[in-house]
Amino acid sequence: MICHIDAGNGIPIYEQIERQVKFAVANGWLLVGERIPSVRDLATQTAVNVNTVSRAYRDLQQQGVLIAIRGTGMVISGQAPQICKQDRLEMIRERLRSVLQEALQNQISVGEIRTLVDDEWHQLSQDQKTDEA
Amino acid sequence: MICHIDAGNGIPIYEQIERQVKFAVANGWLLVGERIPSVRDLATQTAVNVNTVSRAYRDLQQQGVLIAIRGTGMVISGQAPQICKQDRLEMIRERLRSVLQEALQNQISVGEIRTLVDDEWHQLSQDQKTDEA
Amino acid sequence: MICHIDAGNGIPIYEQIERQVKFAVANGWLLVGERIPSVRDLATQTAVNVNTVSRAYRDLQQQGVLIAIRGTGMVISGQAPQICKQDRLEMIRERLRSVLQEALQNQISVGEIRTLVDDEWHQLSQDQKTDEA
Amino acid sequence: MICHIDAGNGIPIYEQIERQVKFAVANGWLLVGERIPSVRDLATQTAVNVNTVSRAYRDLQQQGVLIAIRGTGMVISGQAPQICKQDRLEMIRERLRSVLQEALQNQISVGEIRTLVDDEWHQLSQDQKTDEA
DNA sequence: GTGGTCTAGACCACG
DNA sequence: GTGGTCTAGACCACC
Repeated sequence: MICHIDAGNGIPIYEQIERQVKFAVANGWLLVGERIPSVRDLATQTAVNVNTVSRAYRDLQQQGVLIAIRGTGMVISGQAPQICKQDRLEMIRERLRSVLQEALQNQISVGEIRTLVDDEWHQLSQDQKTDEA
Repeated sequence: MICHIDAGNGIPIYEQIERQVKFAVANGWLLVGERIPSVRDLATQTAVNVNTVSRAYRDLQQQGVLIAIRGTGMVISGQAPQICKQDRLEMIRERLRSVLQEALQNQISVGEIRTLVDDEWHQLSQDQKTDEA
Repeated sequence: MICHIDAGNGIPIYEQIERQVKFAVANGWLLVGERIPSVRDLATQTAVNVNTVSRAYRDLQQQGVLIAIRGTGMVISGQAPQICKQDRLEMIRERLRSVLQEALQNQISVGEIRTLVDDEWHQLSQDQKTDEA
Repeated sequence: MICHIDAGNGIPIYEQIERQVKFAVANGWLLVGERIPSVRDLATQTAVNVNTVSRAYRDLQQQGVLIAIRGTGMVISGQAPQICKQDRLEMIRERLRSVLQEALQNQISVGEIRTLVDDEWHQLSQDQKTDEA
């Protein structure tokens, strides 16, 4: 599993990890019963502290997405896909709503928003392709 | 000036205040030379701590949007409209980009995003009308 | 609020704190809306690390027992008494069941258990009085 | 010998095994000189890792309960009955005391405890009969 | 002052 | 090797 951490986007690191694991499950990149990287591995890979990864995993465990097996590691739970698929758009929707709310309250038009979305989407798509190349 | 505070959307309260003042200037709701509410009044009105409002005003002063006039309070500076109009879409754009980036990385399609935007925009518009009524 | 930590009884420190807060609420020692000690104060008082107390408080917040007020502290939630009273005997019952199960499986008689309970209860009561004196 | 493992009751698995061997000796279910199941057999039967069983046996050997005989396996030592009978009630007593201590500190009455004990004992007895049937 | 996040590093229990 | 707990100490945002 690949995990991108963006320090300074306002979202705590542990929450970024939680969201990305959930997206990965929702998109079928992580399957039921599959092991996820050990806390130490993911910490190394993302250059984040072990405890931070550990907290993310613990939260996911409480949410029923992960199951810890003593001395073995953590695996995706059976109910994880259901939970994560439900959350897939919701996670984005909530953040989006907050932005749109501010826009609407401050006299930005829906047309301006649509333009911003398409512009930014286009540019981010380009960036992504550049990164991959 | 009406100020909406949304605790728990991740943006610090003082920054929410700053943004709303800027939007108000950009939209012509606050004019050059006009007094803005006193720290104490805005704090009462928004149920926010005085220090928090104070910090927002201080930041705006540093950015050149507000000017303190002894014995009068703080007024909108002459350069404020220019600054704020430049920032009007940029403030939204930055937040939007962060959300879209997460969406793109996690296999959300542009179609899903457009649907979310239109759905949420529609619903927020309804809510706003309800609030006004 | 007084909090006794017993390192080495098998229960993690953060969980001991959570349980004692819940008991305190259930017994009416902590009232709805009342502030609980700050993480730093309780940490000092119990000679436990700040982060450990912090984790306990965070867990209690997730369970709906505590509410954090930014920059002010944490208070007992309105639903806390209900939650905690439900848990009051359950917390003891679960631990007790585990012990009794072992006893039953290993041919300890209910009479022996009753004797043990009364003996130990008597002795602990004495100890407690001695502590208070 | 039948061995019940309850993961998640807080007691390490290796210790649960040790305790059950001791109880079995104290109750005369295992006699002096009798072979106990091989590490591999017990591990299979209880669905526990071989190393975990191995550690339990090693501990029991250090305590003088088991003796390794080359080419034969491990057998109950001559002093085992004495050791284990001494410990029979003590092992339960210690766990019980910890629970009662928490109860007493938190204003649970001895009456509530007695009721809990009788309730749980009754229910566990029923469960045990059901299991046997 | 408050809680929240993060890092670094230690020890333990389990496999 | 795995996850879990705990400590110590730092910085931040908010009141």
